[in-house]
Amino acid sequence: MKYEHRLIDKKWQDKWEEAKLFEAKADTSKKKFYSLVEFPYPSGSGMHVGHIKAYSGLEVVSRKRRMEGYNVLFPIGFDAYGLPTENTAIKTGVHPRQVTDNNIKKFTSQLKRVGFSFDWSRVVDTTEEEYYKWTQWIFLKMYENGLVFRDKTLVNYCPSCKVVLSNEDSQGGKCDICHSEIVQKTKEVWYLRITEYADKLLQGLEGVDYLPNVRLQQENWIGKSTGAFVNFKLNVDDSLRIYTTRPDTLYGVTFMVIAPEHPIIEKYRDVITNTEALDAYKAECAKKSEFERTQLVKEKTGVRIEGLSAINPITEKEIPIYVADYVMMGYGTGAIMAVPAHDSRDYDFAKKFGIDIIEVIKGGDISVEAYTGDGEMVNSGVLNGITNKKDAIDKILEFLTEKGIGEKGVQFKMKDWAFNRQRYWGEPIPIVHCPECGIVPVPYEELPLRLPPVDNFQPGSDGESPLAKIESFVNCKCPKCGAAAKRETDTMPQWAGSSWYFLRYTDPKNPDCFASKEAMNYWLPVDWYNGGMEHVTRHMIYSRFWHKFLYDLDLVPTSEPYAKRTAQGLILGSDGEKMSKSRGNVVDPNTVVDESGADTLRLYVLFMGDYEQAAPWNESSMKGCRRFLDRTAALTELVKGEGVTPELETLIHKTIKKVTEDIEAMKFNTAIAQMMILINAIYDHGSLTKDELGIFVRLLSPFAPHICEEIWEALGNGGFCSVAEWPQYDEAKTVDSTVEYAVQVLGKLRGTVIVNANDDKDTVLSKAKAVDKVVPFLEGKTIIKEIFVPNKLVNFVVK
RNA sequence: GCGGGUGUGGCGAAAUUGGCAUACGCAUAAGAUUUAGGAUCUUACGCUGAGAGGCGUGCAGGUUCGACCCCUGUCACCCGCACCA
Repeated sequence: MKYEHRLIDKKWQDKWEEAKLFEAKADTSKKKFYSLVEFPYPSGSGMHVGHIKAYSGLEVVSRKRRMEGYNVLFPIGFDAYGLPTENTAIKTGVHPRQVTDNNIKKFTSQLKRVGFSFDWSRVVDTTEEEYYKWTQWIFLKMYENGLVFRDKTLVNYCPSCKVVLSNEDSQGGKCDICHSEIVQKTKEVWYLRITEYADKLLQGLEGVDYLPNVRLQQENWIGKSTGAFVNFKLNVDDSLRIYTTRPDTLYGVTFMVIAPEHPIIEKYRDVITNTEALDAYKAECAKKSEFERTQLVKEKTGVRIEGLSAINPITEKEIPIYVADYVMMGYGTGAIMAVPAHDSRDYDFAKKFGIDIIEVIKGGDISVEAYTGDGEMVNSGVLNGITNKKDAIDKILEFLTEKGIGEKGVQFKMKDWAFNRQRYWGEPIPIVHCPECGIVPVPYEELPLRLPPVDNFQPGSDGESPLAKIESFVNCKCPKCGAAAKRETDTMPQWAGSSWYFLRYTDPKNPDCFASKEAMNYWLPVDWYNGGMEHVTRHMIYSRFWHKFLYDLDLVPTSEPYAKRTAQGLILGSDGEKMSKSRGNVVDPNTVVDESGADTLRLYVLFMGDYEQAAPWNESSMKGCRRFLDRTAALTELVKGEGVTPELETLIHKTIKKVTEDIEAMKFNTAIAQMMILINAIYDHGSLTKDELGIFVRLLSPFAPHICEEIWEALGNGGFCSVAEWPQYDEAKTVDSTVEYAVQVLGKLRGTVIVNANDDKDTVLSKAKAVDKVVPFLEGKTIIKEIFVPNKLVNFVVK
């Protein structure tokens, strides 16, 4: 047989679809397996081969699971709300709905041409009314439970996209979408109180099987720290509250620092004598971008507050208060106690401003730099003599609590989720602003709150959503009192719809709830979730948060959505750079499918290297995969009555074992290599039986299903190879009857010897000693030690 | 600065976790076949050496009968986070 991909790709894709072969049916008599890949954002440029790699991993696992008899749910959908589509609409004048529909059509056809075994009957599209109705519903539930609030604070703002962004969307001080520099702006926005779940999100990581660096990144992002809150009395009748992780250094506090935006400056304007200088400094800081504020400025800046001072609660000494931008309003209380002797930032600041530096921990040289290590406590009253940091902290906490000065506290780096976007293409936030009643949620029965059609998607110049211009949408009656009221015109961020899509897959058409209890009880949790590392501190955190919220309401059956999480590495362009339209190094899967076939593409993206590692695309390297499939097709001509040799039979069992195990470990490259070894050996031998070829194609079928179906059919087997039984291996038959030992003298390889597998140690040793190439190295020497590693090697230590 | 990772032929990469380094694939070379190109098949393919052998997993040491793997130091690159108190 010849591998004619143009004929067989289409042929089998049609047959699978006709037979509804990959449609999942809840069948409680069977063991379920829910494998999930991150649904794509349907962008205008279509998919590139990176998407194919991202889906191919669990595609292979899912196909293997079906063959192992599992009831598999392997769904796909589209995360279609978001800025790029809206920007395309602005540029081209085509409505986002139209843009989205076109893109989804394009993505669907690309995915189908690769032959993925998705359940196409369960496709979800986050922009469909029947879907976003439930996104809004969950939002209202959160509102009802106090997890939604409005606040006017400093927010991340992208001047180019004209939107407020969450912390997660502005990592590295850059806009996640356009990579522009983020600025800080004071604005009133909607927040989701994700910090309420910070501890649960952290603890939940204990019980799931995430890739170690996925877990670590989430832990770092949540950023839990334990320390203490301490109140410092002021020279007015008030106190300044700080957070510290080092309450043990309290005796070394010689000044305090507050963030430029700290409210205490406004509060005591009449007491402070240098308000002009402070205002000027604050204005200067506000001008600095995040980048300048955090990366460039090594030199500490600040201004002393005149007229306002604090008392160190434990030494009772009066200490000055400074304003400096190395303290952030967004973390802790926006104020710190400064211990220059034992904190390098405070040290730099104290040096520059000529403030006292008092050593309270021995071990360093504070005339040179801050000492941050451990040591004996000195100059520290009740703490003197303690040599252990933990003991010192325990003791001082006890002391602070007793005196009512402070108490133990916990802080997180994670911030609440800024949730509204001043844009059109997103879920409308179901909230009404009533002049009488204030903020009123839209009643559940009025959902979905539909996104109205508009002609102009350009955001307003003052950062208003395009929806603000649609009077028929804005003007409404208050659901509570009936008075004339106005709707919220901002929309939800891109991450809203993807925060619960895996739930909808279990019951995608349900009109009465986001998914039925029965469906979720059967399918959840997601057994295996694969996606990109870039989503670990965004989508993954957000969706775990939503899921845990729903769990607390007893609306979902599991506390964690995903039992296992892995991540694939990028496919780089052939130039070794990240694939991007602007670089022109993008590879379109359709081109590859046209020229070389879907199976070749599938095989190559998994063969090119470690699945978790980035690897550059290499056109000619792919030829090896094509050649392998050509040879696979041609195996049909070697089918003869007689079976293979015992050696080859052992190799078949070894191959079944290795492919079976390697797929589970996502070591697809070595699984494929093993099948190549087997096919090479079969060609050397010159023939095989029908049954043996049947084993081979079943092993290969998760990777290259089209050609395997074709061969399966040609062999006269009934049914589909895609759901045929996964081959079993016999452990006993994976062992060769003879073993080759390496023979070393003094650790150096001198020869090899083939012995019977059941030869005992002494037999092997004496055979090894007789090896021609070994004899000269043993002659005239005394063997003082014989090392014997079963099935591997022998080593003679001689003198 | 903190955290994580990587470093192996001309290239993509393997190595059962301390046991024959370079499996598998690409590229290259020679040969066979072919009118020719292509495709296919065979053989070779770490460096060095005529050979026996010697040397080889970023670099320098160490432990061990034996190290890509463990330890100490060091260099380079990649990815996160970043004045987090």
